[in-house]
Amino acid sequence: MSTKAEKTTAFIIETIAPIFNSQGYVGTSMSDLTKATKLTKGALYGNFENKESLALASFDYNSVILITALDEEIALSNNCLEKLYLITGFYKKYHLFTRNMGGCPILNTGVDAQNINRKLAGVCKQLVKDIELKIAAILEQGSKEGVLMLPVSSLQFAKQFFTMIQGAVAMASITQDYKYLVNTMTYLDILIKNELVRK
Amino acid sequence: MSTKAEKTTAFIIETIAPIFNSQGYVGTSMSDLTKATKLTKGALYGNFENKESLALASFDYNSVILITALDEEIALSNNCLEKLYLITGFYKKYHLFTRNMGGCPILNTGVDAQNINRKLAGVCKQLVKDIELKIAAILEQGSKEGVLMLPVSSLQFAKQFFTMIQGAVAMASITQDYKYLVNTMTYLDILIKNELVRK
DNA sequence: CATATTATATACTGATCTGTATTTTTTATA
DNA sequence: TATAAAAAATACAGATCAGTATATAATATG
Repeated sequence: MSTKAEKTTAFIIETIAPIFNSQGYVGTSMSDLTKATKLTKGALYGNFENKESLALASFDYNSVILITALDEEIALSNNCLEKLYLITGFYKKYHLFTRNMGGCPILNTGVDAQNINRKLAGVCKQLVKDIELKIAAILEQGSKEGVLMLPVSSLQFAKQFFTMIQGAVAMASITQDYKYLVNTMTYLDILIKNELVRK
Repeated sequence: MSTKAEKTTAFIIETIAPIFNSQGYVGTSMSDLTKATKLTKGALYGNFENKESLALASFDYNSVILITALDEEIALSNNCLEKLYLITGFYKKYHLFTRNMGGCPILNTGVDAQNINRKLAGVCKQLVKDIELKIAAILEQGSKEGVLMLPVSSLQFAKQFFTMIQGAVAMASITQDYKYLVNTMTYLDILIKNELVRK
């Protein structure tokens, strides 16, 4: 049962999510949102309590897109090792993936909201944890199957793995040079092969 | 010849630099700056053209602090290998170092200014290049001296090196968990030892 | 110490900010 | 189709925004 209100709410979020993501919380004004949606403030405030709830819904919307894409990528193989390569493959094209979203939501919101909005910073932090656990689960399975040999705990390695990924994302974003993504992911591929694969 | 105006200008910048760095360009208002400096808008606009020039001067101020600290750290040894360890050692304590600055200026400004202020984004991008070249110079010297064995060009390795550093900085900032710094720098120390040192 | 210059404070724009109360329009229901 | 309910548009409030013109205060110079 998709009522008109639900459709409008969905339309608003998918329209404004890239704006919040690229311009930041304070950098986005209600007038930016009314322009983009071609709706009036009455419509926006009829569907959302305030600016903060619009921003939270926007981040959640981008989160779901990111997590879903990662899950779909990981699901392409049953092999733990291949799953890791699928993740690095995903991030090699991350620039194109985040193009329509207005950049990486973790990097943008994580930095933007840090000293500005507690809730926003909190949900971003949680998203990081979720992805780390997702990677850790793959590593853990690979370890149990005897395919992978972890030098540290699965979660610790996952954190290290994701740190390098987000480093590449940050550098690519800051310098606008997307070679950082390919180079770092290639490095990670070699790292997996040389340091992780049980021979 | 340090005139009163020069002193006031310096006082303004060192007072407001952490505010711009932590709150971002749009997130910082002129009233935030008058409150912090206990000066009036007349004083601020008498010493600076506008808000943008205040932000640019603030970033430059933080840049100099960062570059100077890095240079001092690197200068503690003449040995290329030790210089690299000094850099990782510096970033192990980066959290404390950037405490008074309001966080990492590269991460904060690089992300914050990206779609907001071209000049600010530009000078931040330049700072990244400067640091990469600084690291590359050390690697290059180590390579020429026969101490280090680089798998790729010195600049390319420096970029990879700094990407991991900034990844740790980003993750530590986003999650507020500063163990990312220590863990990643420890990883880099091992990486240097195992992959870079000519045996 | 008087004067000229510089620096800061005050008071004010006009624009824009988030948010709201009310009216109008649209939609659903009978 | 008439009516009730829901959604969106309008118009406005009060606060805050960056920036400026002018007045006052502090400093430097003779």
